[in-house]
Amino acid sequence: MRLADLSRHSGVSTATIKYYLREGLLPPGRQINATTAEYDEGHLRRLRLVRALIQVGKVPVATAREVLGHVDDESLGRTVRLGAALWALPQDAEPDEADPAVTAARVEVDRLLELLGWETSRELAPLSPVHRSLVVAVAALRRLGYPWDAEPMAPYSELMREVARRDLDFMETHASEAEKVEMAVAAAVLFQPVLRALHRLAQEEESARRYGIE
Amino acid sequence: MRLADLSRHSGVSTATIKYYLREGLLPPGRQINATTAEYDEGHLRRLRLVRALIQVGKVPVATAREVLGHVDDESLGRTVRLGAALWALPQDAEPDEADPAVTAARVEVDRLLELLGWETSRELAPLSPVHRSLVVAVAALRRLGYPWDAEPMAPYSELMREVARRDLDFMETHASEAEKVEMAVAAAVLFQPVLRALHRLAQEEESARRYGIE
DNA sequence: CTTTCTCGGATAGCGGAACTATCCAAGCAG
DNA sequence: CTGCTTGGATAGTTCCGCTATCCGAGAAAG
Repeated sequence: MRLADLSRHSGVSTATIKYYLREGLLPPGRQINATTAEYDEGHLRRLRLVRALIQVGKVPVATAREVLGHVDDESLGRTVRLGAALWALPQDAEPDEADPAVTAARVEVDRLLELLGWETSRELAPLSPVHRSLVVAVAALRRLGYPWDAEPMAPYSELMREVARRDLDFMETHASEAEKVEMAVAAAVLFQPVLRALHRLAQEEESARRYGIE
Repeated sequence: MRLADLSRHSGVSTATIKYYLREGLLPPGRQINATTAEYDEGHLRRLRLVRALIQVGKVPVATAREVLGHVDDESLGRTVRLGAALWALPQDAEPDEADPAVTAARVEVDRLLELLGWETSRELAPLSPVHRSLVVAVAALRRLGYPWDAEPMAPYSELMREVARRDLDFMETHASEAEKVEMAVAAAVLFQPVLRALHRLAQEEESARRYGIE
């Protein structure tokens, strides 16, 4: 499969594929001679993942490179590899520690984790990018004057935990060992829009039931 | 309160505030004379909402303008206004109808809605931007080779419905009538990162429990 | 009253991100 | 041999969210 074929099968322009090659999102093809390189199914699959990350997941190219680097790092065990890949994902705004809303938010988030008994998250809390994202979001809500206390959030968290259990069950039953890390990344990134859409649809549905369509 | 004061209270530079005024995200202040304009608490509140939408919610400026336009449209009743505002939010990629994965995804999504008995969503389905986002996301997953059938998604959807119920309960108990529309927008946009972060934290927690930290 | 400072509006420019268009020399196909 | 295609390099384009600069009108200080 040559570059043009890769382009035809994926629907991505050759110029863009070249860009991804340059950026290291796609491993180079097997060089046959000075003007021809051979690509395989693996390249096609990776290309589709890249597109999904960037277009559906809105992941910046630099972040995608980092994530894929972890996915490919065969020197690591599965759990660590998965953790590293997910760890690299978020890339949200950094919390401004000088802002009192941020400090307050951090306290409240920690209280929530204690309430839930999520020991792992509490231990890793200060380091985890996900934890930081949560703090930033909570701080934004509070700055806007919306209350956000640990107690009312506990049931939300339990619901998301239920969702996470299903994610992992799904992963275990469907993915081959080799694909699990890739699948986890796809789940984290591509399931997000699905969940968000379901959430909004549920809001519309529930709102229509309660108040009518008018 | 003059522009400089608005800047000081919000932490947003005067240049950026001017930009928002130009873009119609912020209503102009009351003009005192040719060189001075007076702003009030409402402006400060709106400015914080704008910042939250753009920085935390990553909403494009043009979309934010549209959403806020609906929020401010006093000619509409609350339900309609809320619907219009939320309707304007997403702005995801358009589905490519020529793609067979998109067609298949649409069928599967409709089947899910039927399974759940979400009649409202089914009726509005072809029009709703949220529905389209869901189709796009599902199509991306399937193109990557991940199975996505209506049946296993039903429990996820029920969970999100439970989340939506809590959203609306929360909105009813906490917000004054005037703030409800604004709060709904904030909830849709700012709760998203919170939910996402909780989801990821739950994944980390659950994964650590099942497989250990290694 | 004059001088200096500050205000707000207009305009042009900047920097990053994701592509995209052009050029080029090497090869392969007829 | 000739003309078309290939993959790599490089520079350019577009969009977006600001940001820096200029300007004339007024407020503030002496």
